[in-house]
Amino acid sequence: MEGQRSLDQLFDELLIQRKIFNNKEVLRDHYTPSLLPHRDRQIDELATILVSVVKGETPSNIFIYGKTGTGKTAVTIHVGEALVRKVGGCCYIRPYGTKLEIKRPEIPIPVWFIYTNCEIVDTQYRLLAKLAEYMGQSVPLTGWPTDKVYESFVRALDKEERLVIVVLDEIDRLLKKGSDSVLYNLTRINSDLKRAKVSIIGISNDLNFVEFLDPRVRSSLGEEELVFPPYYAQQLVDILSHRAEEAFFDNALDLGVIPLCAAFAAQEHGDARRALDFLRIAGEIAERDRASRVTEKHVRIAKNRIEQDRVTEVIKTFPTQSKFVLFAILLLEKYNASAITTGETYNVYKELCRQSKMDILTQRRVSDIISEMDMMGIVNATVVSKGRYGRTKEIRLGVPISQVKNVLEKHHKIERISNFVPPIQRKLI
DNA sequence: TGTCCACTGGAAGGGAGGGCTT
DNA sequence: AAGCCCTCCCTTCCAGTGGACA
Repeated sequence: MEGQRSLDQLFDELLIQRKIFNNKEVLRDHYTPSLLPHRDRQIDELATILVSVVKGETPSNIFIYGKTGTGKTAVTIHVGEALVRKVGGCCYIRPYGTKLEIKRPEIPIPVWFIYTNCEIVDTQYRLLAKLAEYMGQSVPLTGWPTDKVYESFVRALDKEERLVIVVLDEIDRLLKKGSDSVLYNLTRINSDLKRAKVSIIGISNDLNFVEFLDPRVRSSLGEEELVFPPYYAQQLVDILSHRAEEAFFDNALDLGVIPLCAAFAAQEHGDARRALDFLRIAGEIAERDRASRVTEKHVRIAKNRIEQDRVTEVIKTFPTQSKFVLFAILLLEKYNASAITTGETYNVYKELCRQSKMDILTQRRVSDIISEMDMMGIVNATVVSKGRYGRTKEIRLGVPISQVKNVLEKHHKIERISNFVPPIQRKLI
């Protein structure tokens, strides 16, 4: 009898659980919704520029700015896909994924809409190889001279009459990797083509990116510019409400949940992607708690967890040398060094390497590693001048010391030296 | 006002590792 | 197998710098 009752309870609980998510996928990053609230103007503008395709003209190159999670990618894909459906042609939307082919014999020039994310395809060679692959030309991962890859891309592209719209998402990555010459080539590619035509849509969340471009690329890429402003809290509420209708069962959310997710995300420069993460994770936590509804408490837990997971994941993937540099900073912070500078970090780092019998990198390289960690938000490094005592970076951990410690000490080499005490000046207070 | 510190950060290049062509 | 090419991680070299101090 006892057993039967508990099984009964379990079923009750499991049934309650089902009352939270209806379709979780709707809240994920890669989901392109059918409706994009508060982006009508941008959709309009983009469609207006691209519509010249239908008239057989090459649309201008377009440059799209806006911070992360402002709908740049979603809008671009949305409009691109709709265009292909309307005009006929071919659509490659995801980096390695889905191809959509629409045949419309009455339209003479088909449109190819190709989406690439330059965070993944981040060098000149890889980008050209990827584009060539979309054109049905396979190129080895490495080995060919770049100009040969370019040529084979151009040849494959020019096989038939078509208009190819190449979307380069996170285009700033190419510049950071010093691969911007590919942009120069791509913006001038039409002069190498007889039958096909290419137009480029560059997407970036770095507003300063354009300043560092070759002026010729800048003027060509920026023929049309579109700006995506951040969403404010009320707009985020609309977006979340719209998605939540599909993602959750009725009454699965407390009233305050969506406004709280929106408010948190609005604090982080109106990032809709982040807002959706808050909502999804909060739902998952509620589900695991076997709660009947998602509450504000779940959202707060979700917010902390997202931040912690990000930090843990980033540190875990550091190479050993970067982990040692970070461990040196951690020790200096732990033992209250008066000010953590590059020089001081380097001294502790060297000692840690000696104890672990590791190769010691140069200070120049360590300085770069510190800058990289600063970019990722793991540490905060500011260049300060101490007058007569030189110029250096002043470094602080950007995340809780205990969290960094937990992740680092899982590394076997660091675990062995975890009791090391650095010889440093102590703070007076 | 000039000096000088402790670096910063750009540039060039080496070499290991991956993979291609001939 | 030899000769290339590309990428990544790193070193070496060095000009440049903000501001305390003499």
